[in-house]
Amino acid sequence: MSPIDTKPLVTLQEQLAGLVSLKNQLPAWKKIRTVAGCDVSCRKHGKTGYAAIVVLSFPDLKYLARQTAVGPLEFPYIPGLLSFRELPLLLECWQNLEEKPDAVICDAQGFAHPRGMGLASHFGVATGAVTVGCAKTRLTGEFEQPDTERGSRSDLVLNNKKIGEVLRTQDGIKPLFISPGHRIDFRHASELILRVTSIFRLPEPIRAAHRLVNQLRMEHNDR
DNA sequence: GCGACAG
DNA sequence: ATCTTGTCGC
Repeated sequence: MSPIDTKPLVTLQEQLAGLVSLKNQLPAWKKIRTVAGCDVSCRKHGKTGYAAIVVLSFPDLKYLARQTAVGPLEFPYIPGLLSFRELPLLLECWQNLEEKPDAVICDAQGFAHPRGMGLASHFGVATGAVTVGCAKTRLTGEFEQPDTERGSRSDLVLNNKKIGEVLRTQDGIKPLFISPGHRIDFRHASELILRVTSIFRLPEPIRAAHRLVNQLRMEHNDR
């Protein structure tokens, strides 16, 4: 087992972080037509990854298009280096999408990362898309529990700097960790998540992508 | 050295 | 993330 030299990857992340834009470039709400969700799944000890990007209409959230990719996950899961594991398959999905969505929501952190380079940000810089990081649990940063009502939020802070928001998407349920991926600001990132979340904890685009990758994995026959 | 640690 | 059974609460 040759251990992985993470040093150059960390350096690369630090350089890529300089390319991230936190200025909002999301179209006006009335002009947004599509929002996509992406996800990757794999078997417990398998190297095969199943990725998908699902595009939904906005604001009605109806299925419009999808693209999938299946292939080996060459890189292991290392906290802080998730994009090196999942990005390749997601980029394959992205390039095969005929019509690029107005925004992409990733099932991971964006700016809320030790070096401001979570998967959502890396995906954004690599594609030029407007992206948002939407994680179910915290990677880094400190926060106070937001109020119990849907829409309540609190700041996620790292080294006295805001890196994201802890957002309650339904009354009384565990909040999500939202952060800009690329070309969007904190306020619009959380607002977009709320607008594409119906009656469940997770945004519909993420749910759609999650269902698809799991279906893909179950239909696949190897391990 | 110890604890934390997206998916 | 995945695996995995029952179980607690509304």
